[in-house]
Amino acid sequence: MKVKDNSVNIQNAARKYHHGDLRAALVNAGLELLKERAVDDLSLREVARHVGVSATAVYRHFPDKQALHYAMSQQGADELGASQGNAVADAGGGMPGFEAAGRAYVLFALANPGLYRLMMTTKSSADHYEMDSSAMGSAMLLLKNCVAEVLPPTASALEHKVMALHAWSLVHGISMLMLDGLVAPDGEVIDALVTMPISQLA
Amino acid sequence: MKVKDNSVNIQNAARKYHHGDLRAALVNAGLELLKERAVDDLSLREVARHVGVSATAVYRHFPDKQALHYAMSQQGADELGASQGNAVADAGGGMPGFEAAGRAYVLFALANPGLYRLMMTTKSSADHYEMDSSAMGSAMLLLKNCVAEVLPPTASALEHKVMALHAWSLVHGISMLMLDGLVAPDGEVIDALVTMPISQLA
DNA sequence: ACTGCGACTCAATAATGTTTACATCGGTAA
DNA sequence: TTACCGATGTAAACATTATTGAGTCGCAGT
Repeated sequence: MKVKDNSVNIQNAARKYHHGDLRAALVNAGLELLKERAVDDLSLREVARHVGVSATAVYRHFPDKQALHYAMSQQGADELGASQGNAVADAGGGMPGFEAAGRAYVLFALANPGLYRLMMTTKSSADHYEMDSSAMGSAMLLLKNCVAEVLPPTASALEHKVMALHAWSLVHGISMLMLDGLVAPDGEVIDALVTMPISQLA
Repeated sequence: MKVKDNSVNIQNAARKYHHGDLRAALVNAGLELLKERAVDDLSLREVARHVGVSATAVYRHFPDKQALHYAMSQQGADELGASQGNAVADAGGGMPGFEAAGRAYVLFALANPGLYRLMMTTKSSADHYEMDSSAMGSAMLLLKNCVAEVLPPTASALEHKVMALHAWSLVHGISMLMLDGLVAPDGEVIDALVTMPISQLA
C-alpha cells in the first residue's frame, strides 16, 4: 500500500535496503502460516523467524501485531475480491454473476479458514458504519455493483442497502457455520442457499 | 446467575471445598470480564485474580484455557437460547415467533459482543457436522422448532434444513457486520432483514 | 571520505499459559 | 478422636510472547 514507486534507476523494485521489502515478505509469511495455523497460534516472532529476520524488525514496518494482522486482512480481502471478480466475469454478470459471487465468497472462506476468520475478526481501526472503507473494501464494491445490476432502476437506496446486507449476511453465515463444523461443507447446500433466496428477492 | 440452590442440609450445594464451586465462579468471572474486554485481551490469570484465586487453581477444573472458553461459550449459548425462547413465547409462536427469535438473536449479539464472538469462534471439540450438539445446542433446537412451525407439513427434510440454515446465516451475518462496525446497528434495518426474506420463503 | 538516516539486531521487561512439587482442607475409617 | 487420603488450592519455575530502548550496519547524498 506504499504510494511512492516512480523509481527508474538500478535495483529499484520498491524500497529494498537490507532485506528487500520486508513489509510484503512479512505479510506473505503471515498468510502462509495462516494456511496451517489458527490466528491465535500465530506469533509475531514466528512470522519474523519464518522470514529470517529478528522479531523486532517487524516494528520498523508495523506499529504492533494488530497492524500486521490488519495488513494481512487487507491482502486477504483483495484476494477475495479478485476471486469474486473472476467468478462474476465468468458468469457474465447479472443474476448469474451475483450468484457466482456468492459461491466464490463461500468457497474462499472454506479454502482459507484462518485468513477468513482473521478478516472478519480484525476490527477496522475506527468506527466506520459505512459498508465501504474497511478491509473488505473491494469486495464491498463488487457486491454493490452486483446489487445494482440485479435490482430494477426504480429501487430505492434502502432497497439496495437491504439487499446487499442480506446477501453478505447469508454468505458469511454459511461460511462460518461450515468452518465451525456445524454444517457439512456440501456444495449443493451452498448452491441452494446462494441461489434460492436471492432470486426471490429480485 | 447462580443456578443450583435447592440446598436443604448444611453447606452442600454442590462441591464446595475451599472456595465453593470455583468452576462456576470462574465461568461467571470470565463472562463478566468479557462484557468489557475482547476475548484476546482476557487472560487466564486475570480471571483467576478476579475470583481471588491462584492462577494454577484453574487447572483443577479445566484442562486448559480453551476449556474455560468453551464453558463460557456454552453458558452464553444457554442465555441466548433462553432469550430467544422468551421472545418466541411473547410473540405467540408461528411466523411472528420466528421473526422474534431472529430479532432476539441479533440483539443478544449486539448486547454481548465479546461473548458472541467467543461463541462463534470457539471450535466444538470434535468434528460434528450436525447442527445439534455443539455449544449452540439449545438455540439450535429452538430454531428447528420455529422452522417446523412455519413450514407446511409436506416440506421435505432438506427444505427444513435449508430454511434453518438460511435463517441462522442471516442473523449471524447482520450481527457480525454490525459488531464489526461495518453497518450501523439500526433497529429498522434489523427488522427489515429479519422479516422480509423469511416471509417470502414460507 | 564523511555524515545522516533508515533498516535491522541484541538485550531486557513484563506478562502469559502451563507444569511440577508442595500445602491444606474435609470427610472416612480405624 | 485420630490418622489418613483424595480433592482442592498455592508457590515457584519454565518457555514463550509482545513490546521497548540502546545500539549497529550499510546505503544515499554531500
